[in-house]
Amino acid sequence: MTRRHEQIAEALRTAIGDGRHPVGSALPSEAELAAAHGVSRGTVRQAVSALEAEGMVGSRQGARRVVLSTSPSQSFAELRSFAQWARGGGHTPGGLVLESAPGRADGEEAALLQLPPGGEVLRVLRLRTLDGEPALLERTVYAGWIAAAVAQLPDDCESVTQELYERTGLVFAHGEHHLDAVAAGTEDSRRLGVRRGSPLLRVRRTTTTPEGRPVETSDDRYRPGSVVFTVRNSTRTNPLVRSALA
Amino acid sequence: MTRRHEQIAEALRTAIGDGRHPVGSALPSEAELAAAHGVSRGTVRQAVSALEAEGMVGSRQGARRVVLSTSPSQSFAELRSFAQWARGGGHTPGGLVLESAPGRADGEEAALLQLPPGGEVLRVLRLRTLDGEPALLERTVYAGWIAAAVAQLPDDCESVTQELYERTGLVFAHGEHHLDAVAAGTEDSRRLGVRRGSPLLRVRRTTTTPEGRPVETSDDRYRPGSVVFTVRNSTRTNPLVRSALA
DNA sequence: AAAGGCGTCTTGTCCATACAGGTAGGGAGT
DNA sequence: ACTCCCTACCTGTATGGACAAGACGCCTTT
Repeated sequence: MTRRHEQIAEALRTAIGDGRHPVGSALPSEAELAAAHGVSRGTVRQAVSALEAEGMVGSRQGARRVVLSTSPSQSFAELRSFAQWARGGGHTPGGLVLESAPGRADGEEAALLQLPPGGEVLRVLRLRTLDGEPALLERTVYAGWIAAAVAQLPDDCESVTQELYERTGLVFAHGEHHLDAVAAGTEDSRRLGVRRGSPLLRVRRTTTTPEGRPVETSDDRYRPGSVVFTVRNSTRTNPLVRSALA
Repeated sequence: MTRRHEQIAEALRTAIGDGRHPVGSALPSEAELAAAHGVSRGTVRQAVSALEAEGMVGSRQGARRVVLSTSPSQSFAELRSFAQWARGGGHTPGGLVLESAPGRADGEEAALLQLPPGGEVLRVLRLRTLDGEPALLERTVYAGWIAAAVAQLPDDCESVTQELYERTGLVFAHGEHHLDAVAAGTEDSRRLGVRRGSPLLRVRRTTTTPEGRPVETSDDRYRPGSVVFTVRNSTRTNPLVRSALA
């Protein structure tokens, strides 16, 4: 973290976090911050725009920036990796591969993974636990070009993300997540230890490399009461999209 | 939209949308775009950073930017307003106030709305329909200072957001959304026309003014199969947060 | 043919400056 | 006491320049 604008952003985050800038109060002006940190106004703007994207501060032209929230957003790394996220929150993650089988992509999978129809894929069913309790069931489809590396992972691998990075240098950089609710099916109920028909939060996601190449697509089903997803947005940054179905 | 950087961003969005820059292809370099539009590189960077925040392009230092998706993110306005969103997607929105009653904030509500404990609030139960079908049930709590304006709205008001803006100049600028799944309760099932225990997508949200003053907090329950929420993220912008419950 | 090194291109970071547009508070006038 | 206006301040937009860091293709070497 040698970049000045990140240092300043971090300084502001902690200042907000420990109450020096309470929720609802105004932040120092850009000119003051620039003078205080000995940088130009442009660098300060980079820093505060990061906080704005995280939903911690709001801004209006002409008025000073306002503190909206004391808690920073999660890092992307924590969202990508179940294990990293769990440990960050003081929980103990666990993982177990229940099934793993190569196959051929159907139309939808081929489109999501940008593969030719019938291209090779690896299907994995994985149960994730949180502090020993089943928390979610992952049905992941990996693109053929990464399948070999995934297949070599141990069955009880805690962090797939971490292992793949260490073994192949693969980095997950972008993701698209679709959230809705479904009733637990037979397999869901057995694996997660809930009654059939229980509401589950379903997250269908596709992850790509920094170059935009799709790596995996997954159907994750969360046990109710175990996890909540949060999105912050504002007029400037709006990542949350609501879509109607046919 | 007189700002140059927005014009350039819009030009790029349409260029990507109509296939001039297919998914996976590289965008012109900043220098080329700057020359083509007759602006400085800083202005081009503002434009592409908007697309990056929307998840349409990815970028890596040293390499040209890559097109990730052809569809732009929804505007914040569309997310705030059910009616605006529905019409944008070619659907017909409807709304009906089922109950409306003043009351006093309990502890949680007071905290969310930044009101003193026991402060005045207005509770509204509203059913929203999409093309005539019940789509979601909204249980909204408005802060006392805006309650009078809300109470005057007609029961079948289509767009609360729109009406409040026209009558009082109130603008919603920030929001925090928590998503999880719950089983339909007795009232939910009756109002939405689903069986008791059906899975519903629950979105608990709090909206604030540009100054960060909370306006309303709401518990919205979506009928399964009617709506999907989507979040795009990347290493740089990560609005989606996953939280474990106690 | 495969491996490594080098140079060029592109994005990331940072600076200094200028002006436009909006906010908010204080003072003058009613 | 109240309203209106005006001014100082702050953020948004845009320019232009400079250097650092990473990626990629080409060319040489092995």
